[in-house]
Amino acid sequence: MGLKATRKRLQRTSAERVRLVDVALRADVSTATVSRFLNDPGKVRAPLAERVRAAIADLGYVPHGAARALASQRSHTIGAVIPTLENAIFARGIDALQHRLAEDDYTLLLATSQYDYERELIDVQKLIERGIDGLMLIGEAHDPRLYDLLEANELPYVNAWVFKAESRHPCVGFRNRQAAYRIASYLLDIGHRRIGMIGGISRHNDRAADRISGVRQALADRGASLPDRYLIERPYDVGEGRQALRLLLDRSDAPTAVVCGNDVLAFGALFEALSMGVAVPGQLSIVGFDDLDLARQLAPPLTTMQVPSAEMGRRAAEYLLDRIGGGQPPGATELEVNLILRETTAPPRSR
Amino acid sequence: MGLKATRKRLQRTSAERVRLVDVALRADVSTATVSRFLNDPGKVRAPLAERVRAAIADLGYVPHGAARALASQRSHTIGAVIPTLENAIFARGIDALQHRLAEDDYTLLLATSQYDYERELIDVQKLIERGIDGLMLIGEAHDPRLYDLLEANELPYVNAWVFKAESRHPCVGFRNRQAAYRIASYLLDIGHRRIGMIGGISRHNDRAADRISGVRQALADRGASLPDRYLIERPYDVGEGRQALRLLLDRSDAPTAVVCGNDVLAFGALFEALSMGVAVPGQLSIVGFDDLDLARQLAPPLTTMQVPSAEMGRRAAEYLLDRIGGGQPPGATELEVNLILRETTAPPRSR
DNA sequence: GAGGAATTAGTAAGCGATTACATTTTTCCG
DNA sequence: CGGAAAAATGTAATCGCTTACTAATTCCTC
Repeated sequence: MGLKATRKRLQRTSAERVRLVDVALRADVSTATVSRFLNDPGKVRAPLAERVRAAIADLGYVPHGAARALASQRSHTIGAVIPTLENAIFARGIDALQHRLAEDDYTLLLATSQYDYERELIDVQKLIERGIDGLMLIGEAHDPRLYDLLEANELPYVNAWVFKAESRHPCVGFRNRQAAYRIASYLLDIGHRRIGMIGGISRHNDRAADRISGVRQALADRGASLPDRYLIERPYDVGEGRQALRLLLDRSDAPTAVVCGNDVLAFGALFEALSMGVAVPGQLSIVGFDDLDLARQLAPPLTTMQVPSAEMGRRAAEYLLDRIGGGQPPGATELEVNLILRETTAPPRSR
Repeated sequence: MGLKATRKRLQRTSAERVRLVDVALRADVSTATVSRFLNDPGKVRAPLAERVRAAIADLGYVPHGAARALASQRSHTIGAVIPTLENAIFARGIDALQHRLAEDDYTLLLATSQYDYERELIDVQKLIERGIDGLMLIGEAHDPRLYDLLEANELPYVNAWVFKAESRHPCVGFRNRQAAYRIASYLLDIGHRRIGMIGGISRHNDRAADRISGVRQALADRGASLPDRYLIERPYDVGEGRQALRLLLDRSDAPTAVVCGNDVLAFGALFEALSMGVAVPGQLSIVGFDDLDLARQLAPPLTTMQVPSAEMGRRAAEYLLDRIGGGQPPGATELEVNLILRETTAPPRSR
């Protein structure tokens, strides 16, 4: 009987898809057994399992993801919306996320929002339509409708690149504000008083805003301040960093140290200083943020805040996987950042 | 009647999913009409369309991607397997790919293979299971079983970052070999004879191999050559570039010019030369490949081969979209590269 | 080795859309 | 204004799998 059925299947034209039922027929078992073999091999005993395995191999069967997702109400797919891939640091985090997901047989759906809440919202909506089982976002500030969506769909999600203990949103990351505070404090410690900042565009970017606010706070706490003329917000781009530095230095009371919102801006600042003939760190100290590979290769190597990007990607994946599996992982996990002192910082030249 | 049904639906608990039939019931039309409204609005006339639109809005209906994919045998999803995201140049291509796809309502499924054919094969298999409608790969050299898989599934695919007119595989990119040939020719033109190369690891990377072979050919064509001791293959990493340059220069007959497999290696070579006190381009010329943003910001700015990464991403997307739509786009599209002459190259110091 | 619990396997009802085909409505012309 | 062609809408089968429920085995224990 099984044989006859098998014969019939064999007559299919090669173009036709091999379905689970074909496997079942050939192995002479029920579809349920094949399905179990696929999803929970422990549940089917050796002899049957072997027949199924062989049938799958013979037929070259490939499960149909959509059918599977529809029947099980689980897509084995995770979404991520990040501002951009151009920033190497997100790229690394995404890489780590993807690899951790792959270990558990999850696939990554990716979208980039270009630091635009509106696009982010649309992207998320589309990802939800695609049936993602979980979602990673960058930062904690998003369109409120985005959070509504997540809630309405009871979708596991996590905000990466930020840590806010008091937040009602799960997150995995570090305290941007505190990290920036630490940078400024360090500069104050070694004697700087006129400290400028080249920050990222803070609108639609809470990390950038937090970093600025951290520097401002540190200065305020020590009786200094961050006047408007010392703060320049620029897109993350080397050329922008160069221009910004020029603006900062083009005044009589130029700062003696500059905190940059990320390494890309810092690279620009450093290059510009060098090409203006400003000695770094002799006449000007520069600090970056991220610790890109390149930071330690430059001449002089860049002092910067090291950020655990791969770790965040991995942890984000683990958080989501755990949630999906029904777990109750800790809602907020804080990761360490490290101020890496290299050679772009020194006490200000004594006057 | 429609009313009664609606009532019934309204009793659902909020957690239950709103389905297409719910929309149909509320709008008092058939499910087919709602489906048509969603997929081809032109097919349903104003009054009904309006009712459907309203029903969707009222109910907050979100289509179920898996169900859709199962019924239509189309997932509206494209896969991409790239070696790594760490390389900024792929990141940019992927960004462009994704944006072009988004315009046509396609979502990107991403995997990274770490320059490993085996992983690439597995990734592709998984993507196929996920039901991708098309696939972008990097390079033309892949596990033969990978091509078998693509064929067996009749899956539209395209190899990016390479152009081979004679290939039976669709591609969108540039001629790596020829581009490298051009770099070496340029160096020969300005008088260099001892030309070294710091290439990427050529195993499992046909672009890296082609670039090496292009340089070798150029030298051979002009009566020079690329002896083994002048060729160093290294992973794409700044630190590796540094080490490699040191090896190259650590000999009495050191090359007067170095071609690098990509900009990252070139950055390393440049930094190392500078820190060794070797004047660039005075004593040593260096050429990169990719033209990363940073290349023109360095001091001295890097001479390098500009690669149209965003363009490749976009074209790859368009190729796939076209194929999926039943089109017969040209099987191979060649994009331009440009040798950008900056300040790391000059004629060799006359002896 | 009997009897009941625990495991393993099978049957068949969905999962939520799309779409071929049938039916109704509209449009167009003479 | 009648009737045929075209367009719009509806009915219901189908996509390929999972899983609740049921039936059959196997495993213990005494």
